[in-house]
Amino acid sequence: MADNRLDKSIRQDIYERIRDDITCGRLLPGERLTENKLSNMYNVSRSPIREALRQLESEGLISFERNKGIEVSKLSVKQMKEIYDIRSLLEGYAVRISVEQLTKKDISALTNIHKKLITAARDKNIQAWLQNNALFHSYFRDKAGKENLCQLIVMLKRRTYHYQNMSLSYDRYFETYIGHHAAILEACKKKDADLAERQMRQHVQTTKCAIVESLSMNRNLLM
Amino acid sequence: MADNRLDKSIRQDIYERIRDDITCGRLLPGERLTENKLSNMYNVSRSPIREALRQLESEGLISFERNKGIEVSKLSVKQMKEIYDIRSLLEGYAVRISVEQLTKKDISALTNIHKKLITAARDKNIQAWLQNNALFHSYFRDKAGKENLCQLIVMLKRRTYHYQNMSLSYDRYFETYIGHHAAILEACKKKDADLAERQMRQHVQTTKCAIVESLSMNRNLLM
DNA sequence: CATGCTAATAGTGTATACAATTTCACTATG
DNA sequence: CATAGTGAAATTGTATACACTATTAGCATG
Repeated sequence: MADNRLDKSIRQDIYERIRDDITCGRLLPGERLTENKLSNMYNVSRSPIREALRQLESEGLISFERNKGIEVSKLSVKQMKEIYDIRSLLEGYAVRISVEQLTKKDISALTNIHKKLITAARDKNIQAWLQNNALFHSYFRDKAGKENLCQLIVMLKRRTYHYQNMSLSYDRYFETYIGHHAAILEACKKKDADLAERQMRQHVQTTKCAIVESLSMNRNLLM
Repeated sequence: MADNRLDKSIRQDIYERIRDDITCGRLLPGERLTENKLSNMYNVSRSPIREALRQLESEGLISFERNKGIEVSKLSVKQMKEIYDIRSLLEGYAVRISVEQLTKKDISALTNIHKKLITAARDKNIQAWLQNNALFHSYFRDKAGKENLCQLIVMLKRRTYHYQNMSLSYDRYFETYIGHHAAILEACKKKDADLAERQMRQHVQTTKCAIVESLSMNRNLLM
């Protein structure tokens, strides 16, 4: 018998598609969404669309205004900073917890990802960077074994994901980030949870600054 | 012209009612909800009900299982601890930020709330305690002026609110909590953000332990 | 009695119809 | 020409009908 989870509900499918369209930048901040348009676009009725939209609203990816409509959420610089500050706290905490869980195998897997990031930075291969950077960060999250913490971090990341991608083209901090990652890895090897937490916090803070800086060139995307 | 926000949508109304029914314990963890029952209960069709339920699901207050149904979320002890740990971080951070914003007026308002808490504890007036305790904590949140931080904390609080209330009847830590609050206030007066953050973290951690302890007497509510 | 089949029931998932509201273009009026 | 008003179109909000799935009770069969 086929796995039931494979034929997911239309609602769930639509939810994921719109969510990914937003995080990947196929739907841009401020863009107006109408239920009919989405309904035609995905060839389903408005019922599952509306339910998916409610979910996306709760997660902050879209904004409703009663009887008016829906738009992809825009973030102000203030909100952006706020979200990164919270991520800094939470990701730092996740690393702190994960440190004791990390085996030598984990460290070597992380080191491997780290090397791929160095290559990606050298080649200015943004796709490879994004992919491995996501892997690097999620490794700690997952190892922490805290489901709710994970969900929160992922949710917050989604809200800034597009902005982060946008800014990366202008970003000259690859080397800095690699330095941070190296420092985090080093702290993990030494099983120094305090240090690892501090380094991760610092890392996310730096990311925040870089993004705010580079987005000032693209003000139209910001609120 | 009447304020438009007054005649909110049915969906929003239902959302708030179910949410409050859960946080206030009129709907208990593990309780099964059917759309028809809710539909009859509130005399509206299933459409707004389902949308409200999606919202509640995103916030973790209820759990869906495809083609099966809905139930009010249960928390395991592990999850409970996890949520309190996150709250400890976030509320500590909120206090840290708010410290510089607090005027003398704010301090005196907080002191006033603090006094009411002392009275409530002396009289074993749980209602008064809950109310003023909520005021005390929200004061810092609000003063921090971070919208997203606020929302997160409130969301996390809702998920544990009922358990916290349950446990309070068995709780003998009023005096301890009052001591914590006093310490937090003291740190705020001294404008010592670091200290205030540490105290608040400690306070939430203590709450966590008290709740886990007292709920072990009511295992049936836990997962 | 145990087991497996079947039909009925209840509940969720989706589509559609209708109601209410907003928006916007067009017209009438000063 | 500016502006208020009016009505049609577009869009969201809600109700209802239908489809699909899961559960359960009852019956037949071994």
